[in-house]
Amino acid sequence: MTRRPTIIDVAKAAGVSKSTVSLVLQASPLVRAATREAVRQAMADLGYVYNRSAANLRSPNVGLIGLVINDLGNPFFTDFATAAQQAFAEQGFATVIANSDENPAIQARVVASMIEHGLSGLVIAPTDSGAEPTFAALRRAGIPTLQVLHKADPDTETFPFASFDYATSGAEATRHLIAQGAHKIAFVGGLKDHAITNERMSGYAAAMIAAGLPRLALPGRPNRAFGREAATMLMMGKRSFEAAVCFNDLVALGVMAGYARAGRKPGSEFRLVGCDGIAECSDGWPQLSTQHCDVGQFARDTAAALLGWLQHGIRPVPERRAAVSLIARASSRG
Amino acid sequence: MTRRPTIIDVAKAAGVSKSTVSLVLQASPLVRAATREAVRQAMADLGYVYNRSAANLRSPNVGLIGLVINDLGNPFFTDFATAAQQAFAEQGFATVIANSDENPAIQARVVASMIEHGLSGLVIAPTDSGAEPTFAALRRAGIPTLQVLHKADPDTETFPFASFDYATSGAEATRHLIAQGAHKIAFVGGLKDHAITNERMSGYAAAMIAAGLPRLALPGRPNRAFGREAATMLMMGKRSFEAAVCFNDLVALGVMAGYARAGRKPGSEFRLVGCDGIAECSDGWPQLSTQHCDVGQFARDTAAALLGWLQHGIRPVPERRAAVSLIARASSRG
DNA sequence: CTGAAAGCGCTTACAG
DNA sequence: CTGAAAGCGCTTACAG
Repeated sequence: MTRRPTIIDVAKAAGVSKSTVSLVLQASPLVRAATREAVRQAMADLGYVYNRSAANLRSPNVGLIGLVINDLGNPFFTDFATAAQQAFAEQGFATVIANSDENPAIQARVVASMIEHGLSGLVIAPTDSGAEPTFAALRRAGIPTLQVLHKADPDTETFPFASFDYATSGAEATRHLIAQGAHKIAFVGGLKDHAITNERMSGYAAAMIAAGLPRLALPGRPNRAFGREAATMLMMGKRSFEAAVCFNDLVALGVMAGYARAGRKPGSEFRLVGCDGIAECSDGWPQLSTQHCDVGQFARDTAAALLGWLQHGIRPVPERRAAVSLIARASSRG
Repeated sequence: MTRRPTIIDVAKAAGVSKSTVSLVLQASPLVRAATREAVRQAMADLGYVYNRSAANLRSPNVGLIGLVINDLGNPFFTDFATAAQQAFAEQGFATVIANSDENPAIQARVVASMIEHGLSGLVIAPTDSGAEPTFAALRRAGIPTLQVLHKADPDTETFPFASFDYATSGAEATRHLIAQGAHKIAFVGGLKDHAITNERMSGYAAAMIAAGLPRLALPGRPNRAFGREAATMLMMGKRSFEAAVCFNDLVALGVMAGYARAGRKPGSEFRLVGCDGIAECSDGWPQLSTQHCDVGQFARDTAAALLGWLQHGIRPVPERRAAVSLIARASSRG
């Protein structure tokens, strides 16, 4: 395999100096149109490929954004990643996505690798625990970083935080179920003692206390499989439940499947509300009520905040909470 | 923000030359243990961050793998990405993931960006059409690239191809439905004239012809929403269908939801087989029969093939087909 | 508008 | 085992 052509080769072919080629590469207005055309032609002829490593060495303005997600198996996060990537692309920034899979060691490794490659900025949905080394590295490297959904580092001046107002929506969902006549209402799913679980559960707890109703939490992994298991427990015994507020839509869909399996259709006899607002809420049957988060808008706002920081030095507000809206569908109205 | 320390700073602090620091960075056995320790300590004290751009400039051995996926919304692809990333990480390679979302322009842009950053190798699940510029750029850059699932470039000597044997499994699924007594069997989902659609449909067609049964295809987007729509059509009219082979599991799950909505439970009266083998096949109810692809193993095999190429110069076989196994569950057995 | 020169932070032979 | 020197492919002032 032959050596890749450099700007010197291009300069020679186009009969200009390499500075001029560099200027063309940066779309500088200083270069005459005819010259630019000649350089472009030479690049095409030679099959020139820009070497960003070399460029970064001189001016570390990479135009590269990192996106670290903790659960790529959840449609909520893939929707977030897709929308954010698109928003960055519109401003000429490339996005690299990595999945930590809730594993702090993987998270530390991918972030370290991203730092070495020289990121312009980073958006991270951190693992619930063990994120300290990752944020220490980010702090050392001075990479503008936004934390979303889970506040792993309390220093939101350095690492601005954005999430949804899950507390309010959880209370609203719970009151909705109570209004439908349910009294025995469980909170299902979410890993025990995880910050996001506590946050999403807090609204449920407040609403139940306000109504003088007993609370019960069934913590578990935030996926369908756990939801199915949980359904068995919800149906068990004499004190069978009438409704559930679920940690997320995946859990709710799993609970729904568990009930279906037992020949019971969620709706009038068992009412269910999820959280996130993934597409499958309305793609399944019965359709799932949910605490709907506009993830597309959230991703665009997050991207805009990071870009404003990078491009204009406008530091994002330390803490932002997007509104969540309750969408009541067949699963909670019978 | 102060200047990031370089190996020269580290060398000064540790009282050695910068060559020695470089050797330590590369874990070279040439450096005495005590010296290495001193250098490590100096790096920790200074908060040194390795600058990979500078390193790449001298030796373009980046240890970075690109992964370009055409539909991050499909669990099949997120499973693939997660498993591949893990396999690469075990060999010390970092993975960056990008989502082309079936958009050739986005695909070209993310691949161009990856090439500029200097990839060691690339795995791409190409868009169905418009991938020519992307492969032309890859060819020019000389990046070892594996195509998976869709053969966008016929030159498999340059771009080895790996996929599943969908033709065989489609025929098997169809014969299974016929054996259950179904005669009016449709093929549902998959974008019309797309290569993957034709491939997955070919087994269905062959089996139906062999059995002397009439064929009917209902092409459409490979997601749940289309499956739901399709269900309406399948139930319509007098010639209502008895079974369907679906393009993938998402479509099948959508069809299932569509039937459920009409108060009809798939199983004995309507039999359904999906394709891919995503987790939701067994997380829902009734459980979905599927043409199961071992995506984890496929991802590991693909990673191993690329790593063998990069590390030992062993060029992968031009074309590889992984076996697909039929898993018959409640959705097709009643 | 264009060119000559210095330098970004590393790695790589080459001496010692 | 360790050090001095050259050079990777760009960008950035600085002249002209």
